[in-house]
Amino acid sequence: MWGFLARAAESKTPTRIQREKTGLILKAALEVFSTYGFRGSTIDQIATEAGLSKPNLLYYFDSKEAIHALLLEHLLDTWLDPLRALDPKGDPVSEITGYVIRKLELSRDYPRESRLFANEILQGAPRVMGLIKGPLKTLVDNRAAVISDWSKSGRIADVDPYHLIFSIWATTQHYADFDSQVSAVLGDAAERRFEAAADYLTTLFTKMLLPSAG
Amino acid sequence: MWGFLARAAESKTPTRIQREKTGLILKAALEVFSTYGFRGSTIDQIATEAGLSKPNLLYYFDSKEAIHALLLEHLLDTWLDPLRALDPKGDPVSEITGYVIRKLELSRDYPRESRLFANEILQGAPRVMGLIKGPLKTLVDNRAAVISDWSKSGRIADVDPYHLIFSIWATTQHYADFDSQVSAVLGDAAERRFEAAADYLTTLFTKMLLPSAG
Amino acid sequence: MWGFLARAAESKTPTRIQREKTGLILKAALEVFSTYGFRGSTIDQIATEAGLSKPNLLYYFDSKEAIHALLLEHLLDTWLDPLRALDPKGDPVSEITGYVIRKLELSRDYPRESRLFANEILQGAPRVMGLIKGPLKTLVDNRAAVISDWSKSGRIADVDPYHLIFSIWATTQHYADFDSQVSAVLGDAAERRFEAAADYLTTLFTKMLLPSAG
Amino acid sequence: MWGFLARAAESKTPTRIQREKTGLILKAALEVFSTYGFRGSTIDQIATEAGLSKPNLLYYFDSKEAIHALLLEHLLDTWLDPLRALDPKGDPVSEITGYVIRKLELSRDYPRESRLFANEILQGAPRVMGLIKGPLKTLVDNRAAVISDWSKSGRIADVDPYHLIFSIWATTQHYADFDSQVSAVLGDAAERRFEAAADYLTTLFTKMLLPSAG
DNA sequence: AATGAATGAGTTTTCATTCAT
DNA sequence: AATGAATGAAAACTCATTCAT
Repeated sequence: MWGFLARAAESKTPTRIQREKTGLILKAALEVFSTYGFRGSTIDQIATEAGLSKPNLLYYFDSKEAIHALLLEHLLDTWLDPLRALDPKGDPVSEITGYVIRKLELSRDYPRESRLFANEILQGAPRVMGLIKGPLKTLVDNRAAVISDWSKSGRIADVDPYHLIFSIWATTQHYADFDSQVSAVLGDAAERRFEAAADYLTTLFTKMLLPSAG
Repeated sequence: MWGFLARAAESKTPTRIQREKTGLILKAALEVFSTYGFRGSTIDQIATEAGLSKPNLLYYFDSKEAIHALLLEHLLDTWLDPLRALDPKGDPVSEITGYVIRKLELSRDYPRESRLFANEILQGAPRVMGLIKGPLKTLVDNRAAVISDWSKSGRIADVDPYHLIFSIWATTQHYADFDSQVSAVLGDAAERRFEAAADYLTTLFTKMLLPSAG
Repeated sequence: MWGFLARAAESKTPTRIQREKTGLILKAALEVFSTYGFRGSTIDQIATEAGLSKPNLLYYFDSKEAIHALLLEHLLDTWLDPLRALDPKGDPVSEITGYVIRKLELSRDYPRESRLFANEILQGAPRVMGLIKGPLKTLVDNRAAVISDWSKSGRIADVDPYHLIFSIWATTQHYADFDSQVSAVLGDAAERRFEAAADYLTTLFTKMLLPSAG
Repeated sequence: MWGFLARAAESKTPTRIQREKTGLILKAALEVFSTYGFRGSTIDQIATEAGLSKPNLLYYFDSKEAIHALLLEHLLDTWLDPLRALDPKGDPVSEITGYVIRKLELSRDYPRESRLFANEILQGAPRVMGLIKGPLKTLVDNRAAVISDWSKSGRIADVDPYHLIFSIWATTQHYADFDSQVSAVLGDAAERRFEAAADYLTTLFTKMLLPSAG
């Protein structure tokens, strides 16, 4: 678990200080990378944000790349958890709207993670294409099959499961990734943007999925 | 209109060669900036892409920043055109699904512009916040009012017009901004992603907007 | 011919300034590398020695490695010229003693080149092993065959041609590579070290090669 | 004798553990310094090679420089032993060819020591010039006088004793210092390089020294 | 209008050494 | 005696921008 540490490789168990400093650095790096992108961020910024000297930061991580890579790796897991939680045995519509709500909560609670990921994908995913074509695609394929079954059995409307998933990702992550625009456009109403989005998106996807009467 | 030119102060009207080179540079800069972000791009890359020498490029533009600023400025106009085209006198549902389709076409035909803009918003819109709080917000407020009227008159379902617009932006731009992910997940089906998205999104927003029977 | 230049790759003919500066840099680099070794030398030292700023030096060469590589490449040619000049049709003893003298002259006139090469070989030839196993070995094999023929025909004494060549290299290059020691040991006599060495080595190799009477 | 120890000032006699660790460090340092040169070697490399932590290594030695200095000091003694052993009362030719063989054995058995020394001399002997101008020169002067006497008495041919010594050093140390080149050129024959060199060099110096008949 | 040349201010590391325990 | 932690000083580049022609 600590194999990513420059120094920790040598010692089996990380010390308390290692855990603390590593955490500090990752927190600072997330802040900086998610705001300025990989190339736009400097180790100096991250070190300052973390309250460390530059060489001290590099004592814990081998390189700027290594910090970024670790962040992305951790991130993808968290990011996919809600989709994993989609229960094939649950009620289709509530499973999916529940998924929407959980993704929206991630956007509200972890906007920096969302932006870090968005930044990466935007640039063609040079550092995470492997994860996308591997674990991410596998999971999506699997859940798309579940949704497809629901469609075929008539429990939800006929829908392209992949594009359904894309639209859920797009609409929920929008509130994290494009928050500066959303908040600017909403003005005073920005305060309640997540509640309003929850209502709106629940309706949107419920209407989309309700099997047509008849 | 040529105020952005470094040398333009000296001559009222740009020569043909000025127009050509400026166009070349902007085209190259769009390519580069949209792929690597502002900080991740170098003037050298842009100059090479444009087939110019670095100093020659800087003969036409004062700075890297200036090229970027001009690109964004031009961009926003194009970006908002479809929304402007939303006709208060048209049929509400087809006006809105028409808007969706036009936005999706922009994502298909101008993905680099979309990514450039997304990059900027992601980073907190440091260079375009003025435009967002100004012209963009004004236009959105105006169209939201139109949609709101449609809702109140019962011609479309009751819907939060701002979040409706956000969801249209999010879902359509997703196919440009997150294309690397979309295409990787879809695999072979990626080829028809825009046609499939058009179908899916038309259904999605049509269902959302159809006034409930009764 | 100018392909090694960072900038020159773009232009067919090097300008006068390029030729001058490139020459200056190579001269300075030879001085510095031959004294401190590759790792012990800094670009700053070379730039200062050449009277340039560090970035200016890097305008002409892509990297420290590139300068070093070019020096070694040029060097090996010069270094092997005397061996190439060994004439199979000449008088065996005078051909070889002539070779000794020419090598000794190289040590006298180009001691820095000799030391640069020695430094490289000493560290296991990490950057020139290819040249050694290729062109250098080919040439040596070829001349060893010539010497071998001379031995077999009885025109010189029976001798292992490879070790003969090694001993010529060793004894002549010693006056360049180990000059600090040679001069320190000789004291006042150091002034005439090359003349004395020429006499001594001529005798040494003449005695070695004279076919035994019989 | 333990004055070089950082901590030795505190204790008169080194403990067993001090002796062991010091030995380990010197062994490791020889390996590393002889391969990469002084500036090209890092304390980390040496510490790793010695199986110690960096600060622990610096507990035993004050600095990188101190380790290097001690190595060179020890080295010179070993290096000059064979020359010291040259017996004025022995048979001149066998004394000298014996010296050649012993030096060649040192090259075979202690190539790293040879390269460490060569590295130092190549760079102008900045750290051992004192030793060279002192003990080394004294010894060489002394043995040169012996050889000179042998020449004058007609027991060996007339020869410049200094250049004779230089040529012995050069030819024998060549097999350690330039081994990468020697082995590459010899190819398969490299395996027997030391035996072949012993034969060749014995002949070379015997022919050189045999008093001319008459 | 164009370009070869030059540079100051970064930016990512590296490394000998010190500190605290 | 040993080591995890920390750092100042360097070192190899990079890059937007300027200068001279």
